[in-house]
Amino acid sequence: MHIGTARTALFNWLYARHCGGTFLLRIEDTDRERSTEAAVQVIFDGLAWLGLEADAPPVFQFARADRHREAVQELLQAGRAYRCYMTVEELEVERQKARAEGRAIRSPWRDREATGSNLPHVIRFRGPLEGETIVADLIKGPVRFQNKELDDLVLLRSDGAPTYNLAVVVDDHDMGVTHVIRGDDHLSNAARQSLIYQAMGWELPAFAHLPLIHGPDGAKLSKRHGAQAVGEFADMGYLPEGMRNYLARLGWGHGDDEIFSDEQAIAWFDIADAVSSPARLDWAKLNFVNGQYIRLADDARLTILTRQVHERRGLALDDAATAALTRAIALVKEGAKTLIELADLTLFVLKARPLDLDEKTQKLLTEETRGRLGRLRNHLAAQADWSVAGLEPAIRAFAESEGVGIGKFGAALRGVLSGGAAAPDLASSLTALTRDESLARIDDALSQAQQTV
RNA sequence: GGUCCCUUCGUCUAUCGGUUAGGACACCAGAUUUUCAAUCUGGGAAGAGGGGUUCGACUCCCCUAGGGACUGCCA
Repeated sequence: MHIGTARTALFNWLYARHCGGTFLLRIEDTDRERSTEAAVQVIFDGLAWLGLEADAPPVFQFARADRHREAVQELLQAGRAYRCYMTVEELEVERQKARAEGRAIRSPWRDREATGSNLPHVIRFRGPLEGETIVADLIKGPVRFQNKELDDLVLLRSDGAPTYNLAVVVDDHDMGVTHVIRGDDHLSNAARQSLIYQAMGWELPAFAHLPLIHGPDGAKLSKRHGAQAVGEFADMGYLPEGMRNYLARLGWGHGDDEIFSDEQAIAWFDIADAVSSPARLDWAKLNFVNGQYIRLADDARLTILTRQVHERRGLALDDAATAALTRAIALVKEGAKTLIELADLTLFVLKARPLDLDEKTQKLLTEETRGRLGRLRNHLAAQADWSVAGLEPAIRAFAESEGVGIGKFGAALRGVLSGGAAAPDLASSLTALTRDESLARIDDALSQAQQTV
């Protein structure tokens, strides 16, 4: 599920909620080869992850093929459709000619009486050759198309299967769709589809065509830009609510508001305010927005999500480790942009004792520093207030009593506590680890360093 | 090639004929800090170009340039 598709779904969802309407999901699976069960599942998963559940069970387009064929019969009888016996080879020749002459392709069968032949044929829509069709787009305003530029689209394939362009019109009508909010790439289809609505004598829905999302370089978003599928963003540690907020701001704005709740977005959103130019995906801003939501998220939920990241990396956590993880999350989540960063920043509490000392820390553990760490250890053992607020002044006072800056031995202590992994400030690291664990890690390191010497 | 869409700081956007063109991310500087991040303060940064319309255009119209979509018996 492309992130652009997700944004389109979000705008549909917001607008439906805003209007008190219904957000419908239809799986357009008329192309049987592409619509595998797995592909459809990806859509369901993507929407579920984003929290954009439809208000009614999904409609599968292919299952409605009989109804689509019924509509085609109506068009045939009304003279608004015809059988076209062009072979693919003939079509290709016509396509080349039409392109060279700068016109739409035309079938010679358009003006012939149906032969009743059993030869393979498709059924095409008989569109008007004169006049114009105006798509009253809610975002772009009126867009005019000359009818002669619009080719007669295929309604039924030679195997009798309905095409997308026919099926959407019939389904949208039958489902009572009032607003069609979709990607820019469908704008010209809107004109052709409008003609089918008219031929069927049906009322047109309102159309809104959203520009596509581009990569940071302005080109169409693709794999090489880092990610393009919703699942990839989930794997990269983004929160669904962060994604919703960021995506909402991509192609839509409400004054100076940047971080807002779903309720606010729903109250403010109007599809007419959607921006008509394409937007580029900006990783830095996505990270910032997601970071805001990590900060807002509650620790219990972050623990579950972060544990999943650790487990995906092959690190199983028991109850004690999970408790340590929660403590660490509370202390580091302010600085984390993604769940991946949160996992990295909390890894140090999950390390098994005794920790391997990294080279940098080993070098820092000079005889002088070892002595100092030993004395600090005793201070810590006697420290009454084992909180960040209590430990900070305690460490400071210790450094002062030793006549050194914290930096002098702080780096060594950090290394000893974290085993060289990323870790927050000293006081936070200490509280995340608990007193026993902290003291044990210092003891381990001191004896290890002794042996190395 | 044809048809259509788009064009405000590097990026996302506000403005809907009269503003010192606002905000956010990013960036730079300073403060803070045991490192990084975070946080706080300050700063630089924009109406693609050219014509009109108007007392007055970022806002309306035209042209040019650039970007994009469509041009399928795909959706």
